[in-house]
Amino acid sequence: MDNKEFVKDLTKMEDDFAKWYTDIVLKAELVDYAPIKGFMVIRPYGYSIWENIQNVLDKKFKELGHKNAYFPLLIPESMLNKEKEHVEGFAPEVAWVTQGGENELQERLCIRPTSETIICTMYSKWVRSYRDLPLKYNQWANVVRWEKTTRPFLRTAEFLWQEGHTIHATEQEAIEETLTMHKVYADFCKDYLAIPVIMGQKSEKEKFAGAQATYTIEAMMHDGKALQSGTSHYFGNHFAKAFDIKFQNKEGKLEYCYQTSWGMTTRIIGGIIMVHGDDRGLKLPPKIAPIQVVIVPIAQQKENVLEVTKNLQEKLSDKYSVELDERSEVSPGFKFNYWELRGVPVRIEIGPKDIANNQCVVFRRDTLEKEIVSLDDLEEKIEFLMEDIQNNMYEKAKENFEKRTFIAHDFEEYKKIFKENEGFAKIMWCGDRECEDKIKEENSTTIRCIPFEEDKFQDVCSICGKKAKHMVYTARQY
RNA sequence: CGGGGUGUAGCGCAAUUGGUAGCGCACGUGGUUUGGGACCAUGGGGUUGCAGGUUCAAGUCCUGUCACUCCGACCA
Repeated sequence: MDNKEFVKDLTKMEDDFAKWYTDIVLKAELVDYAPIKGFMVIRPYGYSIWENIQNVLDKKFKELGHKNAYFPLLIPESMLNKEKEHVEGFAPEVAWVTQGGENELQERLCIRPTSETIICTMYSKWVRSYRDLPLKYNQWANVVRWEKTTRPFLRTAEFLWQEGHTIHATEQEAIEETLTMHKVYADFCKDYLAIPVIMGQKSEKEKFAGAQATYTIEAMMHDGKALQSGTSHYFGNHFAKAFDIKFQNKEGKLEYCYQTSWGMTTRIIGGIIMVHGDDRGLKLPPKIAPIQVVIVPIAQQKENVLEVTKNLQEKLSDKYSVELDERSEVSPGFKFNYWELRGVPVRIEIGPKDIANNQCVVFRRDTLEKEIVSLDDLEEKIEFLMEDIQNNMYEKAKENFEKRTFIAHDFEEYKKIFKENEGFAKIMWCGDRECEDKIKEENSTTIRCIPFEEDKFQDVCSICGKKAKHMVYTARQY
C-alpha cells in the first residue's frame, strides 16, 4: 500500500487543531486531567520526555558553571511585595495559603509563581564581597499560576520548569549571561527537539514583570500560532536594590549586584507535539524520545520469534532505548498504531519469514516508510535513521515555518494576512505602544519579538506609517 | 468576569406523546488467531450531576443548585 495515502494534508487539521492536540496528549497517555480544575497529571510516558529534556539541559547548565539548589514552595506576601512591577505582574494569578493547620496565618503565603523574590532574599545573605560573585544557581521545581483557561502542557495552573537565577558584579557580565542562556535554549530546540525558533527580545509591553529586558525564543506550531518556548531575563539591579543584594568591590565600595533569570518549562512538550505531530499522533525527535526503537514480533507464538526479538533488543540496547512489545493479547496491527501514536521514531518488525531470510522490516515514523533490512546491516541502519529522522523533522518544521511567514507592508495588508492565514507576519514597527495595541485589538495578534536578525524591508511602520525602528515578528499565540 | 452549550456505565452516545435504562468501544473468562487497530462464545459493570417538586409512575415535565466545556480578556 502506498504510504502517502496515510499522510493527510496537515492544513486540513487546523480547524480542529485544539481538539486534535488534546486528543493526542490523552490517547498517547502523556497526561490526564487532575481532579482539580486547571491542573494536570503527567503520566509516566509524558514524564519520561520531560526527564530527557531535563538531562540534556542540566548537563548543559553544569558545563556552564551553574549549580542546582532548591528553595521553598511558599513565599511570604511581604517578600513578594518588595519589587513593585514584579508583584503587580503576578498578582492576578497567584494562589495563596492562608491557614496552617487549624490556625489562620498572621501573614498569608503565596505559592511561588516564580522564585525571584525568595532567591534574592537568600542571595542577599550570601553575598558580601566581589569574591562571592557570580552566584549561578538553578532549580528544578514546580510553580503555580492561577490560569483561567488551561490546556495540558501549554497552560496549566501548575507546571514544572527549571529556573536559573544568577547575580553578577557587573552589568556586562549579567547581560552576557542572559544572552548565553538564551542561546542555550535556542540551540537546544534546534539540535534536540528539531524545532526552529526565532531569537529576539520582547517589547516593553510583553517583557517579564520587573525585568529590564526579556529575551525569548519563539516557535511556530503546525497551525501557525506562536509558542513562547523559553525566556531569559536581564534584571539590571532592580531586584538587588529591592532585596538589598550588595557586595564590596575591589576598591572597598558597596555596589548592587546585576541579575538574570531564565526558564524553560514543560510547555515545551506541548511544543514538540504541536510542531511535529500528525494525524497518527505523536512524532518524537530521536534525541528526546523515551523509546527510540520498538520491536514488534509477528506471529510471536511461533517457534523462535520471541527468542530472536529478545536477542535483538539486547543487542540494540547498548546504544538505544529499545522496547520489545511482546504482548500476546493484541495483534501486530494494533501495536503498530499504538507505538506510532506514541511517537516512537523507529519500529522493527520481525516474523518467521524474516527470520528465515535473516532480515527484518524497518519502519520510520517521520516519513511512514517501510524497508526490508538485512539483520547484518541493522545496527548501521538504525544509526543512520536516528540522525536522518532528527534532521528530516527539523527540515519539515522549518519548511512550515517559512511557508507561514508573511510580510505586511501596511495595516490593510496585515489584516488581510491574519484574516486568511495563521502564521508569523513580519512588520516594520515604529516602536509605539499604540501600534502594538492596535494590532492586538483588531487581529488578536501580538508582537512576539524584536529579532536579533532584522530584515528591514521598508523605512516606515507597517501600522501607522511613521518612521520605523525595528522589524518585528507578530503572530497569534498559545 | 461577559456570551453559548452539555451533564445517562471507564469513554463515546441512545432512550418515541412521562411507563421501570440500552448500544458501540473498553474490561473479565474460555478458545481460535497474529505481516496494519483479529474473531467466536460468554460475563461483569448504573441511586441517569445534586436537591426539591408535580404524578399511580420522572432520564424525560417544573424549580433551585453544582460541575464541566467552548468563544472573548490575562499568561511560560
